[in-house]
Amino acid sequence: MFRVLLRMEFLPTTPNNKNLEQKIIDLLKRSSLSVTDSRKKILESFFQKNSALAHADIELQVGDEFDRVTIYRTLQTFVDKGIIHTIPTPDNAVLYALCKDSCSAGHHHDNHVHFICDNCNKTYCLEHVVVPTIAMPNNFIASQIDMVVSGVCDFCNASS
Amino acid sequence: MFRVLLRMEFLPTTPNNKNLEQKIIDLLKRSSLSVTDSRKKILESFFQKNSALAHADIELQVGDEFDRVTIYRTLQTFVDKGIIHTIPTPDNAVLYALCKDSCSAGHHHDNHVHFICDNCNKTYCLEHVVVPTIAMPNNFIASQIDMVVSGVCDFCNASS
DNA sequence: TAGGTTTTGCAACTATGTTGCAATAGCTTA
DNA sequence: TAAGCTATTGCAACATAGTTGCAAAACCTA
Ligand SMILES: [Zn+2]
Ligand SMILES: [Zn+2]
Ligand SMILES: [Zn+2]
Ligand SMILES: [Zn+2]
Repeated sequence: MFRVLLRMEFLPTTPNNKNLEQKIIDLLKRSSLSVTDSRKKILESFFQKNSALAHADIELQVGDEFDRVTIYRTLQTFVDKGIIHTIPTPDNAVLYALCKDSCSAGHHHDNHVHFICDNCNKTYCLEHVVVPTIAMPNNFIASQIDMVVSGVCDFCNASS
Repeated sequence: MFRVLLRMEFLPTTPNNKNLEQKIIDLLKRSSLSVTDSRKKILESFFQKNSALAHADIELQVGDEFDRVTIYRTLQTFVDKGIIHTIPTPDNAVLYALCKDSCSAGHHHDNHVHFICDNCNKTYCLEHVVVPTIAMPNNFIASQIDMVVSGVCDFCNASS
């Protein structure tokens, strides 16, 4: 029992972390950013959590190690470089999530729907659900559409 | 010249204001709210501007007369009573706009698309553009959908 | 108009986000 | 690999947004 637990928690994470760190370093270099501890740690949070994060979430995770201001600036830098995108939410908290490869500095293409679970409060990028185009009234010209869906996510539905 | 200006600004607004004030009083009573100066003035702003307002906009208009806190509480009360609804925006400012008659205390039905003009920065309720339903991934259940479109509004398009 | 009830203003507080600047860390090249 | 340049970070101070408790004032009912 104890060995099983060890195997599940430790053995796989050691090589994964190596891979992940290299992946993160590559991503930073590809984005012409210098590789610093705070950037690595913050990116690591995104890759590990695999859901959208608020500034406050990140501060909880790495706030002892890095200053609030550094986190703000790092997130802004990542947005500028096309590494993460922002998600507007109905209750007006800014969330951030990793972009797919198609985004680059100054040019985001995150035209997917976002989903917020009312139960577990996690926010997901529904990468495969594209925001539909809609007919605008006369002389209104749409350049960007944000669609945020709230409800109950698959995990919460399964466990109830 | 001077008389024309007077006619345009004063004559029509006097009867309109009377009508408007009565309309506002009726709305407050219908919502089981006592009729106070701040509530009247704040509602008046919404009816006159005819576009979404932020707390800051309202504070600019009536901030000399009423306290910041009163404005916050009044807006919250109006939302609770189904008089105004909130609009989530990509840049994370809370906006408020008048509801149609179908909303009531605790039950909003504002399933229309919102439009934010990048040029004049006004936000509109596109009452006639209903938010489309979309197919959710397996086991995700949608209960609410927010759709916010940015671009250039009809007025800004006409004047360029 | 008097009474109880609701609303308001004030003060203090928390949370969130920004800016300037000096110290530090990262990168480049010799 | 070490020096020097540049980019990043931490700190302090500030700015804005929003919340809470409580006493005073306004509102509604009878
Ligand atoms: Zn992106
Ligand atoms: Zn996303
Ligand atoms: Zn409503
Ligand atoms: Zn609306």
